[in-house]
Amino acid sequence: MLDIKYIREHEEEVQKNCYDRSVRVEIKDLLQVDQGRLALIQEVEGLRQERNTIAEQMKSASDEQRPGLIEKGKSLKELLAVKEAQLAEVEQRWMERMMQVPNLTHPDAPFGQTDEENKEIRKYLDPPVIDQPKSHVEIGKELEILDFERAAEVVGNKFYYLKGKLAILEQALIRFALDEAMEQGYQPITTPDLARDEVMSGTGFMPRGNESQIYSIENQQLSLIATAEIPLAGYHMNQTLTEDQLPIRYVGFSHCYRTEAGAYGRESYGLYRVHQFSKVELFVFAAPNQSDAIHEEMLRIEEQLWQKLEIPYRVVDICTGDLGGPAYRKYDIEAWMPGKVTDNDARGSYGEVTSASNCTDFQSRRLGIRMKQKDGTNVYAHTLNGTALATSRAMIAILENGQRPDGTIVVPKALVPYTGFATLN
RNA sequence: GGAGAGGUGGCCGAGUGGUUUAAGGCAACAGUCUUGAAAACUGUCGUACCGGGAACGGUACCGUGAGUUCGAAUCUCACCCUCUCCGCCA
Repeated sequence: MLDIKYIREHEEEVQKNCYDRSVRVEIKDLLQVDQGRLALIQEVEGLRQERNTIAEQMKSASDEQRPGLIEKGKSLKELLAVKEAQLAEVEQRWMERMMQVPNLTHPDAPFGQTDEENKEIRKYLDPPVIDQPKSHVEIGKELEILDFERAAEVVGNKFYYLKGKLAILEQALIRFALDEAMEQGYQPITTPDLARDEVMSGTGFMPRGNESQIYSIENQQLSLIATAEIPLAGYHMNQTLTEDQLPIRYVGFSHCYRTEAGAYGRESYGLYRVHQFSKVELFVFAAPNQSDAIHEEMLRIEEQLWQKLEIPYRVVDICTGDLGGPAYRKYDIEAWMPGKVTDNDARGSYGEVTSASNCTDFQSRRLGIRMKQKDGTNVYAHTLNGTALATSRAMIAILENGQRPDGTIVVPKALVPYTGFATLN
């Protein structure tokens, strides 16, 4: 959520930012609601002041004065109830609009409408030449290490069983990513896989409603998390951190659950888009002047991971129109996936495997994550999140890039100490 | 899941309807004293929002939400959480 004062004082800039980010919100309309809200606040507070004055007078009132004061108090109460109801209604409309306004945008973020206009920053390694590459689904079936059919029987579409060496490979990936992040000063933390709906929405996810990507629990205000970002952001909610505590770096592990409603076709093939996966996530609470540097640090850690996995990738600077609501700036890493089908039905293309976002104070304002500065004043802390490693997509890249003509798969050297084997066969 | 107890400021803790602008203490910060430190003394010491150029004034917040009342930290209800005991259980 943005600061309403900032919106009031920079109406044009905020409106333009919404256009740039392909978000249709009328700031003029928001500010109109805001004005009505301010007027009502003043009215309600004035009535409350009167009420308090009368209550104060009652303390020392004589028996003759009391009935008159009580009458006055009663009528005030009725009027106040009406005004408070109006205010509550306006507050709700106000909040709905506030929630639609996206974060401001980093001045260096590339301008564009769709993901086509994301800017490639750099590439690592050339894609390997593989004769008749198989997809991870085909590989998984042949080696009997990945089973979608039985999962469909047990839970449904877009779930999977990992078997044998692939089950071990997943555990190896998790520990590998944790170790790499810990090496960079990140504190390991395993989070709950569920969170309260208010934490979901505070972090910028919609837990309920038609277009929700979140599984919610019936009869409880709880949902399955879509990413560890949610419980990690919540870890310091409603707290005031001190400036010298920051930055606080976490590397979290959790399962992630997504309904993926309406997502079908090529971009959903196999493990690429599933209802449940495991993810090691970087999350940092930072002072405002630290967040840009931390953002770069996160990207560097992510790149190192993929370099050690020896997977070709490219780094993409996400354009304005493709940034989500909370992100001020976002870098994705797209790994080469030899079996991934392209637009013209050929095989081999890049697929998103990580995403690092600087959310500045957009999440912390809703979640009440403050920082006490040296001078004693409070500001909102900045939050950043980045994928260290999502196991499902990492396994796609490893299976497809590691395939050899004889049908076996080479495990990246960096993982062998964790797996205990060098090939999948 | 059942029974009981409880949730008050950074921390401890008083407070069962209006003398509470949330007592008192601890911690923290500033000052006095001191060669320095400690002690002692004095002072400061929550957050958010509204109005105002500012000084300042106002409103809300005692787990959360609703209610009773002229008036609620205090009474009622629901929920959340913590502790003790019981049950179940990896």
